Amino acid sequence: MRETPPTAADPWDEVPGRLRARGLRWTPQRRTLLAVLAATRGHVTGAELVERCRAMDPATIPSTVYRTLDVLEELGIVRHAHGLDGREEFHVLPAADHGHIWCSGCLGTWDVHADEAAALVAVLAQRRGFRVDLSHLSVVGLCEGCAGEGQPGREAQRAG
Amino acid sequence: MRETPPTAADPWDEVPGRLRARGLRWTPQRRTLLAVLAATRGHVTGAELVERCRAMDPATIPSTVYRTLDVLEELGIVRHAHGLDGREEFHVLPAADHGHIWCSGCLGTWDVHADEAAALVAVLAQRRGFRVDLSHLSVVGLCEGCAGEGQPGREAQRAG
DNA sequence: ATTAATGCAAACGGTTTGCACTACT
DNA sequence: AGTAGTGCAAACCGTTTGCATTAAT
Repeated sequence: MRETPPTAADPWDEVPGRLRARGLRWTPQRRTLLAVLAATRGHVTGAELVERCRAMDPATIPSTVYRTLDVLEELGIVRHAHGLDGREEFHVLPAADHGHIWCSGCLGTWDVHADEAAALVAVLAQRRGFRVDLSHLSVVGLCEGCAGEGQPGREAQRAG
Repeated sequence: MRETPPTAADPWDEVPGRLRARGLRWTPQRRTLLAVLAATRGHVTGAELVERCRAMDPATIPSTVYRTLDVLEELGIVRHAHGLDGREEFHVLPAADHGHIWCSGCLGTWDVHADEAAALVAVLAQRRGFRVDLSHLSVVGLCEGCAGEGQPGREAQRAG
């Protein structure tokens, strides 16, 4: 997952050009968000991104961040899914296509890799002609550690 | 498997007793919600349940509905997951254990049956000791009809 | 000069909470 | 009588929107 990017050495370097190619603009605020995204591994909530942007630039305004996320999603640079609590979870596209596992006991999360989901994807494609968006896949359950202990109820998901 | 049902013919008939057994109470408001749930197939959002209760009893108060849903979830009578837009999706337990497929193009939803997810469940169990909660599974992608047409972006999920 | 993007503030929508009151047991 | 549950209203939190202003092109 590290070699031979299509055009630029760092995919992030393309972004300003891609924006301008659409008549959109490259602003300091977008620069901040892109810097945050570039430093992000895995998934982040919208609110988290706002917070991290604010750390870089205290003048960050939420609406600007969300509006830019919309644009970036149209450009195919980020995608969003939903976490256990229903909040928006963004993740950066360049990463391999994968979904997420959520433990409703400890709230931990891990990636579901394409090969693990392959059978499900294949079955749904054959039986229903359904094309799974792996990046949006959320599998909830109990991790090995939590599976042993008591039944987690709704409250477990609210803790934290 | 036909004779002597554990306690009641209709599982809903047990509810008042199960509540009282815990020192909880059977109220008209809970009666309304249970009636709505009993008439519900598939999944419903919390807001939808509030609305349907209000149809039966215009005096319905949202907080009462949500509080009762919490109780019912503790009793194992409903479970919740999250839909495409992140809202709470409740569904009634007695139904077979299944997840949901969401088409991000047309916003349609279908069930993912246990056998379709079996391979995924097995892989995650073997490789990670993870116990999948099928009722919480959300698979997003494009249905057969939508897969042919143009790329759906974030906006497709906002439409409607 | 255009017009996309920003800042701000207010709205939104679903959900939650505090508290005094009601009513189930 | 005792206490779970209700109604109400206000708070909450993440996200969205309208609009006048700013700034990238």
